[in-house]
Amino acid sequence: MVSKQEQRSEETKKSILASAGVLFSSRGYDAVTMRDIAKEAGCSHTTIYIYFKDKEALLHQLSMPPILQLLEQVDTLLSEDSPPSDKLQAISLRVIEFCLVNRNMYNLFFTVKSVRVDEQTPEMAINQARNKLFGKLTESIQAVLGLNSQDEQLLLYTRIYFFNLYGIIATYSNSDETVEQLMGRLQPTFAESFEVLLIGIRSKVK
Amino acid sequence: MVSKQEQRSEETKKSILASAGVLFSSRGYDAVTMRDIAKEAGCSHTTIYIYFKDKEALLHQLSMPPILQLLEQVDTLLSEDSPPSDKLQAISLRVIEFCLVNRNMYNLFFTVKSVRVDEQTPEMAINQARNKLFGKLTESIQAVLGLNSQDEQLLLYTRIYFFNLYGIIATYSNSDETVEQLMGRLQPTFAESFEVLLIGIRSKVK
Amino acid sequence: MVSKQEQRSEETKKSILASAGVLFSSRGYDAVTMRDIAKEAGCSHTTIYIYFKDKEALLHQLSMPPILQLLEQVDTLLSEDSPPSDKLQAISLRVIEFCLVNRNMYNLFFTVKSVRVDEQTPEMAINQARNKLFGKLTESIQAVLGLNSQDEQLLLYTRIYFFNLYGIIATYSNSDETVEQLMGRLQPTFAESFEVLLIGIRSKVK
Amino acid sequence: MVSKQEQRSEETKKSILASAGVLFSSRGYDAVTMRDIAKEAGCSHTTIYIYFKDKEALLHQLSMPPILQLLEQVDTLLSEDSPPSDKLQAISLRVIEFCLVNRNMYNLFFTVKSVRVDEQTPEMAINQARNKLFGKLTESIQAVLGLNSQDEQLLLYTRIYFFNLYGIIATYSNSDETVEQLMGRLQPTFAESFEVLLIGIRSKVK
DNA sequence: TATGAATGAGTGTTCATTCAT
DNA sequence: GATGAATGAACACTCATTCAT
Repeated sequence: MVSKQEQRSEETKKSILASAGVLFSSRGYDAVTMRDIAKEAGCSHTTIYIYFKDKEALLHQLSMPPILQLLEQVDTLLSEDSPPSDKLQAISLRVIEFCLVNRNMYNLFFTVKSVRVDEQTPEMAINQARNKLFGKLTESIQAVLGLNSQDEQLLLYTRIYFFNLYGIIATYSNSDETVEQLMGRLQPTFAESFEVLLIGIRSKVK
Repeated sequence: MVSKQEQRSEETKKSILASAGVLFSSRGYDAVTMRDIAKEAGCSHTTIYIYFKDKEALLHQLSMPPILQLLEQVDTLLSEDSPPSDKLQAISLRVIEFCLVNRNMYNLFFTVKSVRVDEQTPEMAINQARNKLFGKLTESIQAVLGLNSQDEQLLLYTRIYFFNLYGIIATYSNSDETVEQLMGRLQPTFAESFEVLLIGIRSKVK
Repeated sequence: MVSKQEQRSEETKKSILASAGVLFSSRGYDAVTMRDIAKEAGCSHTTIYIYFKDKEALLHQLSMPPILQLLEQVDTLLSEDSPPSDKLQAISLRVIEFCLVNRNMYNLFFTVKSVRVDEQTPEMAINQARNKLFGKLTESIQAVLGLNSQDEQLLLYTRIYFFNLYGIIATYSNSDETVEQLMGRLQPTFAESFEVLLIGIRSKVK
Repeated sequence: MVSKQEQRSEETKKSILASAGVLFSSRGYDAVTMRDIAKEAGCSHTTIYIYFKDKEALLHQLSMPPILQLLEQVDTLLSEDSPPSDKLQAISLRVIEFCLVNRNMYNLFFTVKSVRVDEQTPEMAINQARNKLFGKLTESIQAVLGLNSQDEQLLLYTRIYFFNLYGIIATYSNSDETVEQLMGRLQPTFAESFEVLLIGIRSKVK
């Protein structure tokens, strides 16, 4: 059983994390101050330092859990018993949804940025997760195209596939609509984009 | 006739603008200080305020000329006597190059960002320019696909075309390579991406 | 009879005091935080406030026991049946050792520092102890020189003797060596300094 | 001719330096804040950063000029045509006066403290100056005692001489009296301390 | 008795901006 | 027109201390 204190503490921490998430997403990491986060979370800015080492720690704690969850979901989708192209489609949509839910935070995942050599642990973790995600997507594309993993064409068309994916995310990451609205309205568009792209690619691969 | 003073004055202003452009592009808007710009421009940081209301004004004045130049170049390309698909390809590559040259400044073009109600003029101007650019690209795509401008399919595939375009830009806008290096290395990749995409789209449009 | 609770309580207090002593001595008063002390003492930092009004109170409580112990030892040395000059030598070396063991804490003994008018008790106590120590040393010097306690020369040469003593302490109070190392290495030097000084003084006194 | 602006600027800088000097001396470097200095100097705390890189720079600018001046004066005294013992006496008194004028700042000269390896320039400069001073004093003592520079006795008695010197400085560096008052009142005492010490030492050296 | 939670005051430092010249 | 001087607001972060439990 958890005491009332522990409960309150947990609430405060969650509130800080949630506030930081909202603010980082809407205004960007640099533009958000610790006091902004505190005000949003309804506590003193010093309280944040009780739960998080510094501003950067906040950012990382904020980004690891969702990305790990995403990886798990991708794994689940990959292990399903369905045509490779269906899997790729599902994974792609899932990645899009994930990035839109985490809005501008996705920059954290997809840009290398500030990888300090001396204290590598947190960035390394994200780097690893990101590389894993890329690997899984590549794997899925490979299965769809029926290419050998050494084939130069695989790299080329994976890149191009990523352009489409990243373009979708970048286009709508600044939207004011909710993710539900966006996905509801545009999922067919996204699906179509992958479909036509794969048609084009297949015409080249063979 | 312009006096010598006016001439010197104009030179200073241009120097400030040029310096700000270089610095904003290479280090990002936030990371550049007014003193940095002044040092680069060879004047005092207070001098900047004679010509520009504040730092943001600098950014806006800075973004109009290149975007206008881009529009002009796109117009030139459009008016050339060559196959529509060649034109679209050329325009697309030109837009990519433009966005990479202006790096993180391109956010200014493609995101709405901080539209203050009281003094809308500069944002409006950029909005107009951007809309024009989108219009021209759409027009070019329309010509390639041979679609009616009212056709729902036009909107759909233009959107998808933009995904690819925007994805390329977003992918490489944080790169440390020079634009020359990037374009030299990846232009074939970019071209291939547009080609396969159009193949796929055409197979649907008929 | 003391209850178990009282016993535990006393232990905690002693632990805090001991930890603070170690830390103040090794890192200096200002550089040590209440949390540092608490961690070292194995309790919460708030617990410290149960036993001590504030950080400064800790410092004062910390300085009394050793200085009282020193006074006692000096008394023992004084009461021994040996030549006065041997006694003075022994006392001097003991004082040096004491000051080096308590390192930068010795400032507390030898400087007046922040005597608040409202709550004078702790400073008063230290003042008294210090004055007693000075008195005993003067007494010992007097015995060595065979001077009358009213003699002006006594004050003069006592002062000079203190210069030497204080100079030794000040010189080595910032050293990184342990007290054992320092005393082992330099005790002959210290002894020689007192010896030549007394030779010089005696040549003047008669 | 200097403009009014330059004059004001110079005044501000001097005022900051003077205020920092007073405060560092009376309360110690760490206990003084940039805002304290600014208030004392009658300017904003940010103004300090116009003239000095950071707090440490202030400290070093504050300490170099006087120590260089001291070195010069010691050189002058050394080059005079008078008995070695008179020179040593004069130099010793000069060093005492210097340290009392610069009160607790002398800690900066005489303690090694915080010599960072990476950015050595400022500390190095002070280190050099201090070593020069020590060298000159040793040289002077050597001349008085007529010892060979390799003689072990020279090191021993130089050390002891320094104890006396440093003891005097440490004793009066916290005094509230002005330097004039102190020197006027105690110069005979200081002179006597050196005299008896040298008598004692000479009796050993030969 | 003891503690985790929380905070206000304060640290050095930076920066866009204003003002007097 | 141009600039050096100056500043207030803000930044991330720390710490001694208080409060509710």
